[in-house]
Amino acid sequence: MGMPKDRITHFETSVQSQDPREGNRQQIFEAIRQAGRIARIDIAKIAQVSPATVTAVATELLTAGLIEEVEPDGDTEQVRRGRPRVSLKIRGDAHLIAGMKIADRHITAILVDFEGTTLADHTLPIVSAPLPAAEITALVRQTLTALCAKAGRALEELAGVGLGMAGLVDATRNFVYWSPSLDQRNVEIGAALEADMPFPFFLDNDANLVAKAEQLFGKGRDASDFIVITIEQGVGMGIVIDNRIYRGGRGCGAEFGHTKVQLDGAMCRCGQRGCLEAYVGDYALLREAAVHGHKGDLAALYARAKDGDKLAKSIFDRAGRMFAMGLVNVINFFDPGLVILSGEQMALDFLYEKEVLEKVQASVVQVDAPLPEIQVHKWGDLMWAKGAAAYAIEAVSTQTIRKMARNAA
Amino acid sequence: MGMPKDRITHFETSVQSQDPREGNRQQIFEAIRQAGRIARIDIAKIAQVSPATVTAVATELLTAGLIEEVEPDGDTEQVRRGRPRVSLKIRGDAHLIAGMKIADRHITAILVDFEGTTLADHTLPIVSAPLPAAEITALVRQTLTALCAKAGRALEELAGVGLGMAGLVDATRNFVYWSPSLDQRNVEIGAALEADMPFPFFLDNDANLVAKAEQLFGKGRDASDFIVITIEQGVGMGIVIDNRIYRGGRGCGAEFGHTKVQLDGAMCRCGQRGCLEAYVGDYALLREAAVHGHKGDLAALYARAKDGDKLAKSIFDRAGRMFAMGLVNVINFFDPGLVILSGEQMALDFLYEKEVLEKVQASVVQVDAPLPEIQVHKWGDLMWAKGAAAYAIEAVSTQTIRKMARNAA
DNA sequence: CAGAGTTTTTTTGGATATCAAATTAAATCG
DNA sequence: CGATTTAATTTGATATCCAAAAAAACTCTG
Repeated sequence: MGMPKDRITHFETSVQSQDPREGNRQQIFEAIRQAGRIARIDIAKIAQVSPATVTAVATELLTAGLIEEVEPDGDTEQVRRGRPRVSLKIRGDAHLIAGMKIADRHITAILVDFEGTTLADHTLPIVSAPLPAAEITALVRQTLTALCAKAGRALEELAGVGLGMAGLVDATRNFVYWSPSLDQRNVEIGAALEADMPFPFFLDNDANLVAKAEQLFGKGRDASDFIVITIEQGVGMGIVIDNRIYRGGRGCGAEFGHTKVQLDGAMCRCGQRGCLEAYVGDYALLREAAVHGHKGDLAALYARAKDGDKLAKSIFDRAGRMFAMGLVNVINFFDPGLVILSGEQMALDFLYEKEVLEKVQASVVQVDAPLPEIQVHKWGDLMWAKGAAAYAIEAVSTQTIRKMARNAA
Repeated sequence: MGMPKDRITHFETSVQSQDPREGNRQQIFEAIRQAGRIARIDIAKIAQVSPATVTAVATELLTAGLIEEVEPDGDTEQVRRGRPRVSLKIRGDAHLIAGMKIADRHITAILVDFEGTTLADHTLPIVSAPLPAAEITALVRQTLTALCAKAGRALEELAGVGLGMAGLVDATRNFVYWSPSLDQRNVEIGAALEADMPFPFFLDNDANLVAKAEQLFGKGRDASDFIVITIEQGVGMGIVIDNRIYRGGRGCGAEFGHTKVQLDGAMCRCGQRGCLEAYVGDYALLREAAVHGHKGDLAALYARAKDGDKLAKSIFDRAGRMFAMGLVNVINFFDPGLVILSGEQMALDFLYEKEVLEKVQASVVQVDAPLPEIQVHKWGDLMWAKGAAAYAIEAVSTQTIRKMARNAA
């Protein structure tokens, strides 16, 4: 019953290109995006192609309006003599992009230009979740309309929208196996959205989008392989291998929260036992505290622990140790050079405590090679949406350049 | 202290090619190897290139002596009319290859031609392990000499040798961080071997070589992504993603045996607690049995369990459940389409029991997509060496074709 | 300030790769 | 034996890519 052998695993490689120059176009465009501003001659060095080819491709990209020429960046070491360099950069006006995340209680959206510069943001509260797909579609449209209005742009101007959701999302098919936001399983949500609005949607699991944001703007900028762990309601993970997001065989990537950390362990929301989430998720912590009569939310519980309450402390303590164990397994499996712990909930920073991370480093398989770096990156609500926007920018770039090739022919 | 950004991760992509045709050469050669015998026109279809290009490349490969023309395979659906197809196949005589595995008590080696046909095999007992690198080198030479003698070939005829070892091996650098066969850590064993013998060595972790064997000859032939779990003294794992062996950031791949399955759990040989190996390794099982006065080896203990001895049974039972838990984590992390449980020790087949595997399937994150297939593949001693040979064939092919390109220019 | 020097970018010319179409080759069928 | 069919090769055209040359656009120096 296996899937077809040549099945498509990554969006990036989803179409067998006919144009022999497309690879160079993508590579040169990507070099410009990554550098911000860069002269042709430096592109030639980075992309390992001749200056002549860079000139040719750059001319195409300029004609297509995807990039523009600018004065070289002031702070780059300008050569004193000779013909001055002319820098290239992505043309912000080329496309209008939105990124959004559907969370439990609200939808956050951000409007960016093609360079990634923020033009507006908007948040729409959700009164009740989960919802049917049709209502999600309506809410998305509503959010995007308001978002565009804020920046004085029309909805129709959008060239693409990145959309992050919690749950099991197959990004290659814009398909949702399951999400806490949806009241049914196995939804062709991408098709529903694209039927309603005249631009492409790029769906992904929210943790993958954080990984994408870290890769483009954050701590993963200089790494080709890293892992992002996100902590929110649940625990999520995004894996970047060889500069690409790893999605596994079924397209929905790894589920860190449902890693097993205890044989026949605590009951998890997913119906199985011993999942990490059943030890570190907020509901899991409160469940334990409730046994001893604690009422109130996680913040209150955490405050009690900080005040020295032994019971509260032991709850967080165990969660921290379980988290460390899960993290050790991730590292042992993937052996990444870098692990980024990324979250917005300050309430859960007990998981990031120094001793937890030291425990992790000590428990990884030891060799005489540098241990994986573990970095903690806290950020705000909008970063999720920003990751979605980044994903959409990448997807639209790829598609545009691909189309460009076809039009040229 | 990170490694350089553009560091080489995979042998296959280790050199930035200058020759624009090299990609086609490799692809067409690989298509021939995979098919066994195949006509040019079918290569064109598979490799997505025009028949003209296939003709050109095939002529090159024929001239270089890497392939040869043969009558089409009888059992392939021969077209009745028209010009008959001429099949191409790898020329077995092109190169002489050896594969070998260094185990605890013996070295197994196999001599194959370039097609993978076995020409001879040889086993050399090791009197004591671990050994210094110099002695290992001497034993390898001794084994290879005897092996070649058996087939009436000279040692110097060898074009490459694949070598599998247990432990932490960096295949990209032919470097051993640690191995039970070596009496010291961090050994440049590849350099030592190549200084002693006039052909290249291709080192790898033994589990990766089993994965390679499964990919080329075994149950992984039709899968682009799968995982192999090997059970011998320890527990090993080989991961194939996108047709390539995944080795992680430090080049030595994942260590399934040291996955943590229990917080603050049983003491492992590696000095840490809660490793899977500390629950399913033979020494772990015997350790438990010893508490109750069991003397004798694992086979005896297993026999007792089969006879209904409750104590013995409970030992294997727990080991099976721990193994299942580790396997669930592997699957949750990598989401492979196929998992191959591969081993030679019948004594450990309790791990493969139906109920263990059913437990695994039930504990994986559930989506409405086919569950990963789990296959059990038992094989003999020589398969390890065969995997090593397969790895060497691949490496020598790549290198030869690359050299061909340079000579042409 | 003119020309020499330097560096970047573009243009030019040539070598190749690849493909579509045409041709040749080698068989079967009637 | 000619017609048909299919495979493989050759031919001719196109396009990529690069090295080298040329042009462009500066600075420096006497």
